[in-house]
Amino acid sequence: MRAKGLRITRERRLLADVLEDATEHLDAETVFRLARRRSPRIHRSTIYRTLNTFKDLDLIDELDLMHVDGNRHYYEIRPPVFHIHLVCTSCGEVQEPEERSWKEWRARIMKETGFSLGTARLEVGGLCADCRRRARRP
Amino acid sequence: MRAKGLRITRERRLLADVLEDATEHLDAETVFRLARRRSPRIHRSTIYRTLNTFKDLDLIDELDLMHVDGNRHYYEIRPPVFHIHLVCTSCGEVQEPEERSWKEWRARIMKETGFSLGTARLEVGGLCADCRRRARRP
DNA sequence: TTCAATGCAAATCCTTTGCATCGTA
DNA sequence: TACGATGCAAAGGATTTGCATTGAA
Repeated sequence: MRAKGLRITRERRLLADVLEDATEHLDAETVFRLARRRSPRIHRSTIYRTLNTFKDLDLIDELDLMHVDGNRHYYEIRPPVFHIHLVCTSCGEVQEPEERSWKEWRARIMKETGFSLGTARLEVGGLCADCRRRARRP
Repeated sequence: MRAKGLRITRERRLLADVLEDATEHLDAETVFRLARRRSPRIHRSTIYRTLNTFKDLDLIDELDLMHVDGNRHYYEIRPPVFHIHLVCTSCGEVQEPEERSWKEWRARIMKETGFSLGTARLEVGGLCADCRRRARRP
């Protein structure tokens, strides 16, 4: 961060903390609400600017989770390994199963297409076990 | 469509044609421009309403292609098989390599998580072969 | 004839931007 | 001290909505 002439401010530290502490995926508005609890003067535009900065630095990933909740974007600290977002289109639950075969898959796709692969985002819509049960007996 | 009490209108037919004829992924504004050529009085809100209707009926898929072009959404006629969108984050090219192992993958994930899987969207950002060459020799 | 769909305009939601001020390096 | 970041207000773009009218069944 310092390498690029960017400054480490109170707000950036704060937002990094909010994202670190999150136990689920947060949209910009939620990040704002959580940040405001710790520092009431923080402004929405700072949230958007900072999220964009973090994204440009590849520190976070931007998701949309199958648009289950409209067009909101969700953010998470860039995970060390590729992973999958399994979104229940009924209740909105998100699971993240492990993807064991990602490495081989990646190699094959690179060979087939000539692309060098960076960020990947796999979002799958479906019904979680609970919602399937509920659907059977309404 | 008729089964759900929905009507088959001139506009819906028109938009289905536009989507059928598309050779690349279209965003709402592009669908609007193409539709207006064939029927100048069609309104933007009809585009949005109809795209949502088609989406609800699982006739089309909504994509965002790694947000390469901001927050636009792209639409495509729901393809019969799972497929991958490989997006060049430099020039915006989109490739759609075949995914041979989708069936096994799907079965394993369903077993591991209890989800029943519906729509899947795998979007991978990277550099296409051309942009990699350009990056090497600026 | 009926009720869903359209066109239109206005509203809404999310996000970005210009500018004066603040504060990190 | 210098210049990057913030707060604020205002603009911007994409999408949705209320309502009168149109048109498919």
